[in-house]
Amino acid sequence: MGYPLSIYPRAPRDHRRLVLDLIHESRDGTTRAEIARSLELSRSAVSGLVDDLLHTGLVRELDKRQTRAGRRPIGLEINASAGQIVGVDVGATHIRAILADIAGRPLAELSTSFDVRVGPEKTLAEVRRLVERVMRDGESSLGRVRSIGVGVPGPVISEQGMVLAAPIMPGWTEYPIRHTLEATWERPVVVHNDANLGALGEWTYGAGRRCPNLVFVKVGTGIGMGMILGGRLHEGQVGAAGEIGHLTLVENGPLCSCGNRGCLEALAGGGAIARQARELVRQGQRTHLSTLASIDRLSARDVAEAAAQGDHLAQQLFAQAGEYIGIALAGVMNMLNPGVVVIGGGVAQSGDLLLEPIRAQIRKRSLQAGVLTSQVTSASLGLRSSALGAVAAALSLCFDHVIAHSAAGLTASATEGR
Amino acid sequence: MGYPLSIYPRAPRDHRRLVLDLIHESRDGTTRAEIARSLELSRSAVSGLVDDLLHTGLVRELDKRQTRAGRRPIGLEINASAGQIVGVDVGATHIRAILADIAGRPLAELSTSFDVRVGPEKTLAEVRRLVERVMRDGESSLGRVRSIGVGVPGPVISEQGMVLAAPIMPGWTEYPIRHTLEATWERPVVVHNDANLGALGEWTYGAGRRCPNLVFVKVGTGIGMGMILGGRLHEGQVGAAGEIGHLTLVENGPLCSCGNRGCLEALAGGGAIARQARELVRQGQRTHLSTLASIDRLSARDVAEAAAQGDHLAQQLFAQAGEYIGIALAGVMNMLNPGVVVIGGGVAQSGDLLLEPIRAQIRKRSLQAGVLTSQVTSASLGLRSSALGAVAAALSLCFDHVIAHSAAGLTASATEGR
DNA sequence: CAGTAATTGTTATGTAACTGGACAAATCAG
DNA sequence: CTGATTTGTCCAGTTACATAACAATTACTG
Repeated sequence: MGYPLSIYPRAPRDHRRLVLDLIHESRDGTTRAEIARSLELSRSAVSGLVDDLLHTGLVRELDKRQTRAGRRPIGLEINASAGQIVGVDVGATHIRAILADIAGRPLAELSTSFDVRVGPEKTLAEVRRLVERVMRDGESSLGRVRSIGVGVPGPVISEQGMVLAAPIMPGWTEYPIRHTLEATWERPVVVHNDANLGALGEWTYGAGRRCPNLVFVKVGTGIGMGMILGGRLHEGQVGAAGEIGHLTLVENGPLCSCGNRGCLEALAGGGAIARQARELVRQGQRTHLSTLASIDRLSARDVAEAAAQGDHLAQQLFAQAGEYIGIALAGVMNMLNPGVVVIGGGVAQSGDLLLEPIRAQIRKRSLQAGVLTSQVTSASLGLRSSALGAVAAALSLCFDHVIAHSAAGLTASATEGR
Repeated sequence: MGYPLSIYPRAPRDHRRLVLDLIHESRDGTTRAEIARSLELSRSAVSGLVDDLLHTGLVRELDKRQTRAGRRPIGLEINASAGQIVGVDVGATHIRAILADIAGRPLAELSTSFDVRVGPEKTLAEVRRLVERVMRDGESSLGRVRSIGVGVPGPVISEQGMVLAAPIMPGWTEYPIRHTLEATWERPVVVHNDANLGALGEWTYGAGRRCPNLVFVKVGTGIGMGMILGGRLHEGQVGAAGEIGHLTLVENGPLCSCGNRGCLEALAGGGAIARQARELVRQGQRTHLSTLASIDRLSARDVAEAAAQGDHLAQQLFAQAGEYIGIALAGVMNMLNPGVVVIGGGVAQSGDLLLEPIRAQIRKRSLQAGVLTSQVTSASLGLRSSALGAVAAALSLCFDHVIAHSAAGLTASATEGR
């Protein structure tokens, strides 16, 4: 339990873990002296900590490194060959898996269409298949993978690794996701909400990196939100935070999958855009979309492509969706005053088409003070925000394990074998 | 900067401060063994820490304490005579000051009507006068007061102790509030947003005590919100979080002081209720309010009194305000999934009249998962939430100082004198 | 009522994790 | 080549803990 006014002048911490984080953060390596400065520790202390990390095999020394003056420092970096990580993003209509080395660099990536409503058993079987395949593609194997992160499109109690009660995930309630996967893979597994992982992914590798107050909005089939507040992921009391998709924006608006009417998701989600497009085509509106083979299977992606090719009606659909999202986000800005708002997910791939109306509504409806210090950008990781967030979460879990076990005298012998 | 996935199995901490907090938390005293259990430290370690605290004079031993079996433990409590604290709540239309002993128990209280729009100099002069008076009322003096907390009705960068840019506080922008007050009182001062302090007050002493995800809504002349998320006060990137009063709820609704139309504050704030009542009276609606002397000065308090006496029109005004607040809070529930929502401020003193419509709208518009695990209550500290939050903040500051200086070998000699 | 188990607080003793100072190694600027 | 600068290491001392043993005190049990 934290204390609401954290004025601890210099909080004491688990230094080994922090040193590992710093080495991981610095893409092109760091040095003992640099670490000592940023953690405000003595160089001698850092030397000892780094020695321990070198013994785990997770960290290695670089040959050389240029500098200004003085003795040539010894570079430090994560030993990429010390193991691998898998991140999985289970969306409502797709699954994506990324294999990365333990330094966080992607090695292979796969995605497939899928419907999460078939229930947990079939979905997790598909997840296992995809993870097998992505490991093969990356010329790896389970033996070299140290931990696995999984994102699912519903409220997750990450501590327990299960879904509480998701509207779009019937049958998942209290299914022990993490437990099941840990049993099959015999590796530490971390399960999170997909939007939360998107926030973590963009915070770690993407737009607004390391910004202590970051909001990530995943605009896909549905609309979800993940938040990093005060430098920490905010999951809410029971993991149900970020359910922005079911804000009521229009009284007696279109019916939503949650049973209510006029929800943001029913107005601006990918499903809503596709539905609106189908209706307009059926009404005989002039649009390129009419030329598509099967109007019944028209998807948000089709609308996006038409919009990119200049179709006016398709563009209007996106603009309207952006307006609704902007109205909701104006509220978010006023309430949370984030430093960065990142728009991701499938629908957001259309870029400014969606972003500009969002920005306009925020400017119009939010208080100046908050807006001036915030920026609204699209996800710099594209569709991979959540999957890379899963990598980041799994990486963090792996680091935790290494630190915990290195204290017991064990070195990283588990995954040495090639 | 925190790390978003805090899976540190047991975070290392400043133990002396935590022991002090635990002693402060336990109203009827605690013991060394209890502290050892809750901090997961050895009894011998706690003994040492407690010894240091006893030397500061801030903690004292109690004579006796009954127990189940075993040796009779020695009680520990905050030494209430070691000093005093003042908390000040500057609202838009009032100032309230509370003198408390260092254990957090109120000793004296005062409030006065005031208009914050007269600017910082005059307001701070009034604050100084009120603090003088409340100290006299409590038979105290500045010499015995260790620190002072002040809440102001605008976005505050608490680290700098100044207001960024408040709509209702012209002339306050970047005025060095904390600096000025520290210079006059020669005591540590902490400045926060008033709604944030309300959240802190209810978290510390009131409803939903110690709930790690608490939302406090201050419904007074305006409407503000304070949040404790993940056990810590969320202030946002530049202290502008919680500005819930200017969410747009009704397109082209009534004009708000912020320049937009249809803001929550313009629909459900105390000012809005009074305005609506005046309009209805002028229209000749049947209501007890018409009997009041001056209709031009009719206030929300008058409407509340009429409602309490059964006036139907007045009750309807409150019900409608509650509905609007409930709509906004339904969004808050979905987004933040708090454990407790506390409704405070002047207008909220009407209790269920306002609360029931709020609860109804939340039930109607929020997702089940979040609502079932949350409770919506009125502020158990009444109008004193913010002022007592200021006491809590000042207390925390005082504790920090004592801990920091006790390390340097100084004992608490500064305020020993009676 | 004696005996036993339970509980608290204190006392040594040992260990991990740091600081601070001294120092050698390595580099650059003149 | 010399001096200033920077890095990493080594060593002595300090702090903050744990662990274990112990004395003091209490409730319960037969």
